[in-house]
Formats: sequence, structure tokens, C-alpha cells
Amino acid sequence: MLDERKLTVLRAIVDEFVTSHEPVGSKAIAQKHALGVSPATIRNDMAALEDEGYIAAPHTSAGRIPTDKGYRLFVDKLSAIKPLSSAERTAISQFLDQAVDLDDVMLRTTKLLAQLTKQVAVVQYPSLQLSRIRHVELVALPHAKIMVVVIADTGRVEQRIAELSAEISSDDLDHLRHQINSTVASSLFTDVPTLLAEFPSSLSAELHAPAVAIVACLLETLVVRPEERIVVSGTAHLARLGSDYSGSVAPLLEALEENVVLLRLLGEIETGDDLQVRIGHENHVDGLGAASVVSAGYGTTDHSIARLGVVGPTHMNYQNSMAAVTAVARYVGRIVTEA
Amino acid sequence: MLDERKLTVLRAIVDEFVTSHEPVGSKAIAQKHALGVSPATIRNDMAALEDEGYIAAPHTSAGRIPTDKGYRLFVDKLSAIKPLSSAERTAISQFLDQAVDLDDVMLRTTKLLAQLTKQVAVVQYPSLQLSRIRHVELVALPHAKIMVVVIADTGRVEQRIAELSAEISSDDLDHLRHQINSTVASSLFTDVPTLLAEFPSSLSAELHAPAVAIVACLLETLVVRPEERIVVSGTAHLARLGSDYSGSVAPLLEALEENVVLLRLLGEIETGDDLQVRIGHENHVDGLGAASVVSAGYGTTDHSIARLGVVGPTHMNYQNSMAAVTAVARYVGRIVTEA
DNA sequence: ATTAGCACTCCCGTGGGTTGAGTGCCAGAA
DNA sequence: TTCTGGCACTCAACCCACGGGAGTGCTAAT
Repeated sequence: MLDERKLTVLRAIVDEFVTSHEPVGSKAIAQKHALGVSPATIRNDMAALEDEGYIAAPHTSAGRIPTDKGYRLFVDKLSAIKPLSSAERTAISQFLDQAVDLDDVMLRTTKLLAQLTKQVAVVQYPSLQLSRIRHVELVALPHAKIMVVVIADTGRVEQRIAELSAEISSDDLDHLRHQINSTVASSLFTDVPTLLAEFPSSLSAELHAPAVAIVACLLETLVVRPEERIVVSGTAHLARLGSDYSGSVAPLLEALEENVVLLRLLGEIETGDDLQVRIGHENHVDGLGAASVVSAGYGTTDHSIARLGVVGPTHMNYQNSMAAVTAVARYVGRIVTEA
Repeated sequence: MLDERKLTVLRAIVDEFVTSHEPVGSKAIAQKHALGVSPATIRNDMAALEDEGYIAAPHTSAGRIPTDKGYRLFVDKLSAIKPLSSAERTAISQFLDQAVDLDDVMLRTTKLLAQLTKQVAVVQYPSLQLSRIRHVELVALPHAKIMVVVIADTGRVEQRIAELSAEISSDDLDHLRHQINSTVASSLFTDVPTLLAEFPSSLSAELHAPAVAIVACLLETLVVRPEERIVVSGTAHLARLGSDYSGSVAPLLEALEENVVLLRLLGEIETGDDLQVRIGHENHVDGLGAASVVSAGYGTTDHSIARLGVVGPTHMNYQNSMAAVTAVARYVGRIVTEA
């Protein structure tokens, strides 16, 4: 069906269109890509590619542009992800190593990805679902309120206010803190409900009520409604798109502000090597039919704790994006897990 | 120079242009605004307004559009800030009261402002410079590292890692924590350097080194490099602008990602009633010559701790924006200071 | 299987004519 | 003086016709 040369032609069309953003004709391919055949031959191949649905013509007398299916084949079979230069790699690690806390790591990562790819970068905070508890801190506030601070092993810090029915003594609070920490320290967030289920009953009567309130607060924060945080950067790159982007940027900007949509775009957290590319309508999000997402999980090599990626037009430079996403994910994973 | 009717004409032009985004002519004003005079009279007034620089004509046979100077006069003298409806007010307070922690308050505030004004909303976290310390927590980590967590009275939480030269015992850490807290609790962040200057020397020899490291970390976080956080929302509204916005949206999007620029846009933190409107070139930021910023401080009534506002095209609806910014600032100030 | 040639299609830029909204100015009315 | 109706003028926007050109599909020859 598709012999070697037809694939080469498809690759040429994608390459060309990605740089020029204009329909590419048979002549241009014959000249710039030195296939040793005439434009007429290319035309026949192009007709075949069009029949198969890999390319399409905006109108009769224009060149061809790749379809989603064409990009898909290109990404799967025709593009070698060339690794970044060593200069780039050292730049990445240096920039990220300057980060001073987790927020800073996340911020720097988005900035970096956006700059490397010239696209919009999206980075998810380490998921609470997959984190372990490093420490739980209880801070007494006025009016019988307790601030519950949870520190995850990834450096992520969450806090919430619990309201008690009565003031609690400093000693009792110390006791509670110690008991809670020894119960849940270094266990998975998802295991916390089980571990703390019987906890209040194990205490003396007067500590029972405050313990219930605090545990409820803890569970609310970590399990019932764990906030999946996301950082976005590089939206200015969308302004470039303007006219030669078939969709409108409005739905894209909207999607970038909706955590739920973003998480769906980034995809499920998987294990292992999971560089993922979603092209055009594969995203199944209204208004993003002309957008692609390149994403990967980060964490330890065999265990992702969150995802990051870039969002751009379907005619983006996939090799570059894939390389950058892969490299950055590796570095961030290292930083976040070793901290 | 400018009699009453000319001012009315200017107001009419601004009103009309803000809704239609198209140059407005003398006939339209005479009809829609029932001034009781003929278009010819309006034309004379318009000629005068143009001489004074309040309005301008894109080309000979088009209507007039307000200049920056025109908007300025409009905002200063011609627009009554009509308060929000009581329905809107209760909606605001209900939505904000659902917030579960400071991050949530900030996030909800931007979303709310963006929705109310249909513009880009910008909210600054309570400035560390103006906050008081509620509590300092020290958490021992593996490898002789200490996580220093600072909780401000506004609910803001900052954390940083301090590296010690040797492990420290749990008791010693408790001692340090207690000493630090009793020294700095409820004092201004800016006073912390003075308060802790002599602190390490007051300790026993073996606690001296770790105390120095921890205090250094604390100062780094709070004073030397206090991170001014900012949340932005509603960028999708920029997509609407497209053609009838004289500037490009690219520099706007860039500015929105640069904290430094954003802080400059929001303006200095002042005391008292400080609703501020910067129109077009008054922003003194390249590429934002066609953008306006409406901002206000929030906090207690006599003491702002940060600012929030909206950014939009110069032809935005100032009354609406000013009302929304004022109202939201009041509610947020209440929530943040009473927590 | 490849290629040269050729007719065909259709986007796009150009130029001219027309339209219409809006202006500026003037002369007369209030 | 101030306002108004009238009128000539300007100029962006729109329409339309036209030609150039890029690119295609088809066919016949290699």
C-alpha cells in the first residue's frame, strides 16, 4: 500500500509544513528533499497518500497539508526523537537546580519547557494520591482553631484549618501530633484513612473530639478532595499562531485555565516510559481539534508521580517537543524524588 | 473651555465606543443620548474636544474614538461608580466563603474578578513584607536537613530547606523551635532580622551552628528574597479582542507571565481608599499602550497588604471594572485579615 | 514505474467604480 | 452669540471583473 518512498514524501510534507505553515506542493518536495524523482511522480504518491487520508488539500489548486492521521503516522513511525545537545542538557539541570522549593521547581519547569519548545508548557504538581507523608504538623490558632499542615515526601505542603469545639492544651496538641505522626509517617496518602480509622478511639475521652475533627480535616485535604495543582506558562506563544491556526485560540486559553480539562489532556499517570502524543481530535476536547499535546510522566524511572507536557498547534515540531518533554521530565523526576 | 454639554458628549462617546468598539459619529450621539440638540451642534463640540485632545478620528470620514486623555477625564470626572447589585454582592461573598485555604481564596478571587469584569484578573498574595509571623515550624528531614515552615497571619505558608552540618537531636530542635517562636511570634516579617540578630549567640555552643543555618534560611525566605506570588485568570477574554484591539495581545500575555511587570502594573501598596486606574501609556510598559489596569489594595480598611485588579483594553467598561474591583477587594480583605 | 506535457482549477492580488457614513463649513434662524 | 439645516467633500469599505500563478490530474510516451 504505502511503499518506502510514499512515507518519505509524507515525512517531507510534515517537515515542510511544520516550518512554513503553508500547503506544500510537489515541486517544493522534489527540489528541497532530493528524492531523485520528478514532481509528477511525487504527485502520484501524494494522490495515494490523500486517498489513504494522510494528507488533504485545502482547495483544488493548493498544496497538501497533513491530516491528524498523517501526523499520527509521522510521530509513530517517521520521526526519530533526536536527543538534546549536551549544552541544552546542562542548561536544563543548572536552571532547575537553582530552585529553592517545590513551588520554585514547578515554576522553573514550566518556564523552561515553554522556552525550549516555544509552546505552552503544563506541569502537574506531584499527585497527592501517590505521595507519602513526611510529616504532619498541628499549629494552634486563636479561637480553638488548628492549622493542619501536611508535608509530602515530594516537598509538597498542604494546609487546612480544623475547627475544634473547645480549646485544647499545648501538651495535648503535642501528644496528638506525636501519635498521628508515628501512625502515618511515610505511609501512602491513600492508606491514611485505614490507618487513622481507629485512631480517635484509642485516645482518652477528652482527646476524642479534637482528634476526630483533626483527622476529618486531614482526610478531607488528602483523600476526599485532593487538589491537583497545575502550573502553566508560555501562553504568549499562542499569540503567534493567529491566522495560520485553523482553530481559535479562545477555547485553548479556556482549557488552560480549567484544571479538570488540563488533567484530561495530560493523560493518565502510567508507569514506565510513557511519552504520549495526542494529536488534534484525539484529545476529545471541544475546540482543541487543531491542537496537540505531548506529555510524559515524571518521578522515579519505574514509577510516575505526575505528568508534564506541552500544548501546541497540530503543526508543531514534534521531534523537538518530544525530546524536550522527555529530557525535562527526567530531570524533574530526579529532583522531586531525591529531595 | 469645556462646557457642560461638551463633557456630556465626551461621556456619550466613551459609553458608545465601549459597547460597540467602533468609532462613533455625531448622528448616533444625537439620537441615542437625547441631548436635545442637532448633530451639527454635536459636531462643533466634537471638533472642540478633538482640539483639546480628548478624542481623535482614525481617518477623515469616520467617527471619533476617545484618546487616553479622554478616558482619563471620563474616569476622573464623568463616571459614577455604581455599586454592584445586592445579588452580586451576596454571590461574591458566598463564593469566596467556600474557600478552604489561602491558595483557594486567591484562586477563587481571580476567577470571580475575571467573570465579573470579563477581563483578565490579577491578584497578588498578601505581601510577606507586611505580614506578621504566626508560627515557625521546624521539621527534621533525613540527611541533617531541616524544613523551615513559616506561617503568616494571613494564612500564607512558605517553606524552605536548611542544611545543617550535623544531625540535631529532636529535643534540641524542639528547643530551637520554641525559642524562635517566642522571639518572633506575631512580629512583622521586616522586623525579624533585628529580632533574631543576636539569637544564635544566646544559645549554648552546640546549638549555635544549627541556629545560624536556620535563621539564615528564615531570613532568606522572608526578607532577602520574599517571593511575591501572583495569580492570573481570565486570559481567554483576551482572545475576544482580536481585531478591534489596536495593540497586539502577545505583549499582554507576556506581561501577565512576568511577576515583575505585573507588580509594576498593579502599582504601589498604599493606605486607605486607593482605587487606581492606569490608562494606556500611563502604564509605561512596552506593548501595553492600548491596555488599562484597574487596581485596588486589599486588607483592613486603613492598611493594605497587597493589591488586586483587572487588565483589559483601554476601551473597557470602567464603571463595571471599578465597581467589581472595589467590591472584591473589600471582601477579600475581610477574609484574609480575619482568618 | 516514471516522466514530460498540457489543460484545468481556483486562490489571490490588483484596479476601478460605487456606496455611504461622517465631517467641516457656511449662511440663516433663534 | 448659539444653534441648526444644508451642502460639498473625503475616504474606508465593498463589490466585481480580470489576469497571474501555483498546483493539480490526466494522458501518452519512455
